[in-house]
Parts: sequence; C-alpha cells; structure tokens
Amino acid sequence: MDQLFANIKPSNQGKILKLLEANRLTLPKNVNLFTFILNENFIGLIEKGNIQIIKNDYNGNKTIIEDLYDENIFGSMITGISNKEHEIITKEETTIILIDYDRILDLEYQKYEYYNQFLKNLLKIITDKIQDKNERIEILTKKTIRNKLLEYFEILAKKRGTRILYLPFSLTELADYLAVDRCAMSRELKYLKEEGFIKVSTRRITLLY
Amino acid sequence: MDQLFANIKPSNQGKILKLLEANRLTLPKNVNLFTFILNENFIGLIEKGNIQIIKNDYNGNKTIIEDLYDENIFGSMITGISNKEHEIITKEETTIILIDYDRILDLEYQKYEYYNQFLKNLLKIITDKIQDKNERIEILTKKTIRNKLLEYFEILAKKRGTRILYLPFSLTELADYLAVDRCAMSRELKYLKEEGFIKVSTRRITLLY
DNA sequence: AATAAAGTGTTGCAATTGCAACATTTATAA
DNA sequence: TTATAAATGTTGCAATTGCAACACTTTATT
Repeated sequence: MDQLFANIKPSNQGKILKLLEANRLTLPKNVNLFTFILNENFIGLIEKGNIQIIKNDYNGNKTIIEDLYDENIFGSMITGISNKEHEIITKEETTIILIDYDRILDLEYQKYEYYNQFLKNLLKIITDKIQDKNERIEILTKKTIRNKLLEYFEILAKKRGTRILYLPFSLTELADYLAVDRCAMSRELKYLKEEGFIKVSTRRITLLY
Repeated sequence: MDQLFANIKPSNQGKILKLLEANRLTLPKNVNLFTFILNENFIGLIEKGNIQIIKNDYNGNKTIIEDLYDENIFGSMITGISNKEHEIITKEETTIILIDYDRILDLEYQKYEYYNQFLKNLLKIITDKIQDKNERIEILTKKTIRNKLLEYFEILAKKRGTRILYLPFSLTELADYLAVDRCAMSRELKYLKEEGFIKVSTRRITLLY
C-alpha cells in the first residue's frame, strides 16, 4: 500500500479505492488467482503475501515470470499476462487489492486532486518494474550458465548491500528464472564452489570474490 | 508525439513542454546521446528517427537493449540506462524531446487539468514498453536458437498480421537481440530454410508453417 | 511420527552452441 | 566509380548445455 498511496492521506486512500471499485481479497496458499479475476484488464496490488506469475509453454516448460511480495503490483497491462498461458499462484496466504485498469485510465476522476498523486505513484511503481525486467534481460543475455549466475548474484548483492545472499526462491525456481536446466545449473554451482568463488549452504550463498 | 499527447489540445501540448522545460534536439546519424544529456534522470521521446540503446559489458559483448523509432520513449528511469554502461546511438538523423523526469513527478503541476491526461498517456506508453520487455524475456527464455528465432518470428507475425516479415534490423543485430552467436544463428537459419520452415531473402522472412 | 511430496545432487552422453578463421556479398562514403 | 567498411555465409572443433535416470535430503501433510 505504502508506495501506491504515498503522499495521499488515509482518508483519501479509501476514496480512491471506492472510486476505482477496488476489491480486497485474501486467498489461501496455492490457488490460481485467475479463478477470481474476471476483468480483462486488471491491476493487482499485493498487500501481504507472495505470488508467482508462471508461464507454461507448449513444450511443458515452466517459467517464473515474476516472483512478487508485499506492495508489489501486477496486472494484465503491466505484466502482459493472460489466463490462457499464465498462472498466478499464491505461494502463501496472500491479500491483494484488485483494480479494474480501465477505470484508472478513465478521465472522469481528474477533478480529485489526490488522484493525480495516485497516478504518479503508479507511474513510479511501474518504472521500478521495468528496472526488474531490465535486470532479468541483463541476466538472460549472458551466454553461459556461470555468467548468468554471477550476474544474478551481483545484482542481488548490489540490492541487498551485502555479499551474503539469501535466495528469494528455491534452486529449482532459480533455474527457471535463469531459463537453464536445473541439473546443469547445479553442476555449475558445484564448479563455482570448487573454484572458490562462492560458498553455498541451503539458500544462503556467500560471494567470495 | 501522438501517443504522449493523445487527447491534449495542441495549444496545451506546448504549455506542457514549457512547464517541463523540455528541449527539442535534432541529431545527425551515429552520435551518442549521452553527449547531450546532462540530467541524471530524463525521458526522451523520439519525434522522428531511430535510436538504439546498447549495453557493452566487460567481456566486450555488445547487446542491443532497445531499438526505437518514432513516438517511442526511453529514459534512465524507464529503461534503466546510465552513461557508464550504455550508449544511446542515433541510427539515422533523429529528433528527440528531452524531459527532466524529476519535473514530471513534481507536484506543483497538478492544477493544470491537461497535465493529468499527460500522466495517463505516459502511463500507457510505459505499460506498452513493459509488454515489449516481456516479449523479449519470452524469447530469451527459450533454450535453443531455433526456438528463439521461431518465437521471435511468431511475435512479429502477430504484431504485423502477416507471415511475410520484414526484419526491423540486420541479422547481426538480431543475433544480439536474441543474445546468441551470430554464426550459430546463421547456421540455424540455414537449417530452417533447408527444412522448409522459412524462406529468406535479405531482410524479408516468409513463414511457411 | 510416518508418509508423501518437493527439492537437491550427480553424471554419462548426445545435442547445441560459441568461437575462430575465412570467403563472399552488400552497403556506404570519398 | 572506387575504395572501404559493414554485413552475411560457412564450417571444424571444442566447450557448454540439456536431458535422462537415479540417489539422497529436506519440507510438508496427515
């Protein structure tokens, strides 16, 4: 909520949600959000919890497109997801706010001064999201598994400000994120360990370089 | 201009540009925009021309991050580019409008009713850009050169509504975009031709499946 | 606590890819 | 027009990767 409603008084936050006919949902673990989303274009805002946006292609390959936590945002327009090819899965109990995107772009709200601020906040959240995409592209662009891993670690280290990294997901999911074979990645991690570049214990990775 | 100023009267368009202290520049072919951009955070809007945003990594690998034409938008916040690692190169004579991004997010403009529309237009442009990123990720996620090519062709075909495709850039640049070795890609294109999947003549590719 | 399910580690092998080196064609500029 | 640069095509070979099959460990669930 923080980001989307930054510089908007709490009393006006409720008004915006009403104007937009937003719905708040709390869902248990392991459900597909598309069961609950009926609009074509929507924005979802995670109040608390964790969801993953997953694409299954015709080869049976599964790709994690996004892995999202509190205050993150997702949606058909933003993420380019559709219920035909994608799943939005809650990884734990999650509370989301659903907004009809078409209402956001509707002109009639412009008379509310706080709505302008709302749009700016939305803009900020979305540009942050583009940064994430760029990082992912940066990683996927590397030609070897080793370089993908190192780039990923580097980005994570910069974000967290430490070289002791706690992976936000399992190694299986990491392989999906990097779009490489899990076994091949496991092998490469072993080499990196043997060559003294990293130390690994469960999901904690220490960068030694 | 069209997209960014959709539903804004021409007279107000000029006012917005003035409010934002926007600069219009016309640049010759093959110059690096960073020579002209001094702000930390900026948005560039292409009125006419073609630019590429290129990243050079420490291995000397060059990656085309974006290939942009008329009415497209780019910028530090949107594209995550910085003059340390990136080049913004004009591929032909190009006219751009440069806007200080920080001014856009500044609150004092909210009293102008057309400014709200401007923000909404910006939002739309940016969400479109996310779609592009998603497509790129979709492609990079494929594990073989063949599948990357086919995914790329498929996306292009859907966009253009035809299975006769004119590539928007050279094969060398396409290899960069797909993040694969040019020679290996050339070989794979040959196989695709031999197996009757595609026909190629210069930059025209016909999908036969 | 027992059982099931999910995640991890390992490795041989075949397929795919990057790299390098070079020939040829096409585009650009003097 | 000619020289120059850029783009494209080709191919052997070594490096990297995906795949498959399996053992083992950790995490959930009843």
